[in-house]
Amino acid sequence: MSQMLQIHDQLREMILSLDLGPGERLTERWLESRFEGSRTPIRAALVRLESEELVRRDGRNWIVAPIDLGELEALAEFRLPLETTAVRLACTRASAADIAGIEAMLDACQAGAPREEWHRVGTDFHVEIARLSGNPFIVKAISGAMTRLSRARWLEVWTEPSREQAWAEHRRILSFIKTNDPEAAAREAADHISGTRDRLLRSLSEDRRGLKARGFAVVGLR
Amino acid sequence: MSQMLQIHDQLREMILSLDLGPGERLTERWLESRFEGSRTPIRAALVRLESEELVRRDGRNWIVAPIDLGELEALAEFRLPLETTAVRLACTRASAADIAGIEAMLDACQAGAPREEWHRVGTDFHVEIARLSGNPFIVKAISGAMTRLSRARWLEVWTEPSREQAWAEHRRILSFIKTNDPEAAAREAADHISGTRDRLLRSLSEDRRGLKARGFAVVGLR
DNA sequence: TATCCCATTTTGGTATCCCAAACAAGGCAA
DNA sequence: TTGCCTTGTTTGGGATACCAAAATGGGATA
Repeated sequence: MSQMLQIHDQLREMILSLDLGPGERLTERWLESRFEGSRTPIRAALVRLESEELVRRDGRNWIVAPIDLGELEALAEFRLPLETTAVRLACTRASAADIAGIEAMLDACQAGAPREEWHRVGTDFHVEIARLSGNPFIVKAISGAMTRLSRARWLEVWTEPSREQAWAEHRRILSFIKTNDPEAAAREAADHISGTRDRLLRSLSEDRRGLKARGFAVVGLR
Repeated sequence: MSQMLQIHDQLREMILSLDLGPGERLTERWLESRFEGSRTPIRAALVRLESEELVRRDGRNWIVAPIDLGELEALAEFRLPLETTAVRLACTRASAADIAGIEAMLDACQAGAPREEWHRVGTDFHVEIARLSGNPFIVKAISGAMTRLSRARWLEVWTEPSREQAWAEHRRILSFIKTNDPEAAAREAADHISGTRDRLLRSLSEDRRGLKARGFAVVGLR
């Protein structure tokens, strides 16, 4: 694999894991020493990450994309029609094996699992559901949206009951697809998206002071 | 403006105008002489275009993305929920001035206008409608989808009545937004997307032989 | 004539070099 | 002390140099 792709993946992971703080400045020279490669592959990786909007330009400089709480609502508004469409399509197109695969994914995430695992599965669930639609554009759009949500979701203060609720909703969506009830699945998906949006917004706006204290650039949400 | 952006825009235009044929190989050295720049900005532009999927890798090489007739249906399936959502939102969010702007755009495209103009406005209309939704994610998704459709739409054999019909539909969508009738606007938008999809598929699959004769890589649509 | 093999060329990937613009620090004058 | 200008440093943008892998082509051989 080319160095550019390696650097891209590592940098991406560092950003999503908040190892690099939102808003933090990235200089090509620092990355050069950090990854022990020359600027050429580093710059290519940055250009790539820029198109994923994980990295952004601030004047002439590179910065890690800040977390924009203001876009959380727009993101939910965007996901809603797409995911309801996805689950409807999934009802007609998903095979039993496909569904079983996602069930297994949810099952694998038990109470004792580390937080990273819960976070990852909670994101992947939506992408995998989108995949059941068989429409690559829907998959890509949802995948991008979940990536954009990823860091905010990680910062959310999870309570046990809210986590339980989200999981129950995931299971219900899947079971409606399994029993081939597109409208119920769509309704459930819509409720889930609205519900998680509300929980996320509440949690983050309450904790906003704490986020700033940790040095994260968090913008939006007047 | 940086050389990289200039090259990106020019190359983008050459691809979308079919000046560079779908499937055509691009070597960095050829681009180097074509744009009289070094490989550094050229590679950056290529990486950027790759993320827009206008350019793609074929093994180690760069090629202009082929036109995939098979994705036209998926694209319509993707646009449908997004654009119906967009027009519904537009009803509550668009100002009279916004709507007048789009009307002016349609008016500017009279019978004598060159084909490029019709093509451009026919694409931009959908993006501008999306913009009325006020949701940047919807705008970006629609914009990307229309870009992906652009070359296929250019190759479509337009008949006078089909063009007229498309224009009438655009006007109807807009007027329903203007009179604040979200459901009618959504229905109209859905019909429009399905209708143009059908026309496009019919036209291109009939003319497929002709496309290949022109040396374009056209894949999909079994 | 068809096929295989090796020399040559071409290609993309990477490292390095140079430059102009942006930035920061320090000193000078009011 | 404050504001401004100078100057040295750092940065990203671009050009060039080098390399290994892949492609190409031509000639020897069967």
